[in-house]
Order: sequence, then C-alpha cells, then structure tokens
Amino acid sequence: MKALTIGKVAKQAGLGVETIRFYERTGLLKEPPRNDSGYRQYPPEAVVKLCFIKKAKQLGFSLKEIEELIALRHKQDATCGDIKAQAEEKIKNIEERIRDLAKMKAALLKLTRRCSDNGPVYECPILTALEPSGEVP
Amino acid sequence: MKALTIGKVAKQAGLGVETIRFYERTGLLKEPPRNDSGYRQYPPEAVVKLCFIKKAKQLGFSLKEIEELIALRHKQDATCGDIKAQAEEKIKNIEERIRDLAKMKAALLKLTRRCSDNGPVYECPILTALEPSGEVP
DNA sequence: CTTGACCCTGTAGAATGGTACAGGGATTAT
DNA sequence: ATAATCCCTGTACCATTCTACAGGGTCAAG
Repeated sequence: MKALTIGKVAKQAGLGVETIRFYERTGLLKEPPRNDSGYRQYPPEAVVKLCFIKKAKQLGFSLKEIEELIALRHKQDATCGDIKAQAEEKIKNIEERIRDLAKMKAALLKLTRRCSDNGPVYECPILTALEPSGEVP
Repeated sequence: MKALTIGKVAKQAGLGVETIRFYERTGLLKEPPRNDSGYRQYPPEAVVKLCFIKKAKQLGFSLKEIEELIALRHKQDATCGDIKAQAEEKIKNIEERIRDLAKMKAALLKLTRRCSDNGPVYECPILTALEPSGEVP
C-alpha cells in the first residue's frame, strides 16, 4: 500500500501537479499505472526521480539532457562503451562548469574585497573573469 | 578609430547579430553610439562583455541574473554595503551550484566505474546521487 | 556603377519549460 | 450526504531567449 497520487509526489518533490503531467507528456517521465478511476499511482521512487530532475534543472541541465542522464541507466546492459563515453562527456561538461563557476566566484570575491578596501575600481573583475574559451554544448 | 559594427562584435563574441540587437532591446546591453547612417558603433570592450554574457549563460545564469552580475560593477562607488551583500549572495549561490555539480560528477564517475567493471547494476547511482535538499533560488 | 554583403526597423514565429483554466468525475472530511 | 478537495483530459496561454523574414538603406570591391 505505497502508491502515491500525483498531488502527493508533487508536494514531496516540491513541484506542481501540472509540471509532473507536463514531464509525462514530454516523455521525461514514463506513464505510471492507474487505479480504477484513472488516477495515476506513483511508486515512492518517483519522488527521488523528480527531486533529481529538479536539482539537475537548477544546475542548468535541460530536460533533454536530464533525459539523457537518466537514460544512461537503462542502456546499461546494452552498449556499455557508449554509455561510458556519454557519461564521460557529461563529466567533462560538468568539470568545465565547475571551473567557470570557480572563476566567477573568485571574481566576485575580489569585488567584495575591493569594496571593503575602498580601493579604486579601474576595471571590472567580473567581466574579465571568464575568458572566452571552449564551447559547452 | 576602433569602433566595430554589430557584425564584427557578433562574430568575435560568437553570437548572432540578431541576438545582440535582442540584448539591446531587453536592456542587457546599453545602446551604442551610431554613425551618420545609423549603424551601431561598438567599442572593443563590447566583445568582452558579450563573451562574459555567453559564458554566464552556459553556466545557467539567466539574462536577468547576468544583468545583476554586471550591474554590481556600476554600483561600485555608491552603496558599498549593498553591493557587498549582493555579491556575497551570488557567491553563496555559486558555491551551492558547485557543490551540486560535484555531487553529480561523483555520481557519474561511479557509474562509469561500474560500467567498465561490467558489473551488474541494480540501482541507478545517478538518481540517488542528489538527495532532495536545499533550494537553489 | 553595379552587385553582394552589410546595416536598419519592425514584426512574426519558434523552442523550451511551464502555468492556468474549463468542464466533469472521484474522494474525503464533517 | 454534501461541500471541499483532489483527480482527469484537453486546450490555451505565459515568459524567456532567441531566430527569421520583409522591406529598404549603405558600403566596398571589382
């Protein structure tokens, strides 16, 4: 007796009911079973998955990318090399994001220090923090 | 004699001409001076700014957030305390993003290790990597 | 001095990621 | 048992962030 209604999962995951139905429509979430009156019956794991989706979105992943991320699991026993390559690409992507965020953070710290130093500001450390470099697809 | 046309800055920043005009319309970019025939005349620094915008976008910042980030600079000499507080909030935000990205990376690494081991995968390490936790505003 | 590549404004359309009803059943709380 | 609350489908609409013309002027190379 563990099935949750859409309202319950929505609340637990901190999302809207409409959002979840939207994810289902777009294929990000697979259709759950229904009860006799047509209500969606979610297993508790659905909450974990939705929380993951939420987090990943906040990190700047698109729904498409999130789908790919989740799909890595289901392709497991098929083409292991492919999955690995895909995962490694994501990892590289993530590493670049982290590096850039670190640069941005450093720039902001510099800014706050100057601020407390009351020193003059001849150039903006924020703007020059991220040199134009490799693409993030 | 350093002014650039919109096409030149677009190319150098790796953006489309239309995109730049769009940024101007939305206020992200201030209107540059014009020449006699109404062409936009950009100073070379515009390229730096646009590159920053591009990078920041790739990091998941919205145009609104990017505007705020850039605005930190101009408010410099005015209300120092405010800027500092704002910058520090951004820093916290960035730190959380980095933490979450690090978790995601760890989860993916775990996946790739299992993958190369050719071991069976009974549960998805990706899905469980990010516990439902603090919000990223 | 013409041809092609640029530039201008203005408006329209697209992709992404939702959000909000309307209209109508199902469940639950009092 | 009846009102409040939840669920269903379907469609329409919203913000964000571009992208693509249309219609017309400008500039630079051959």
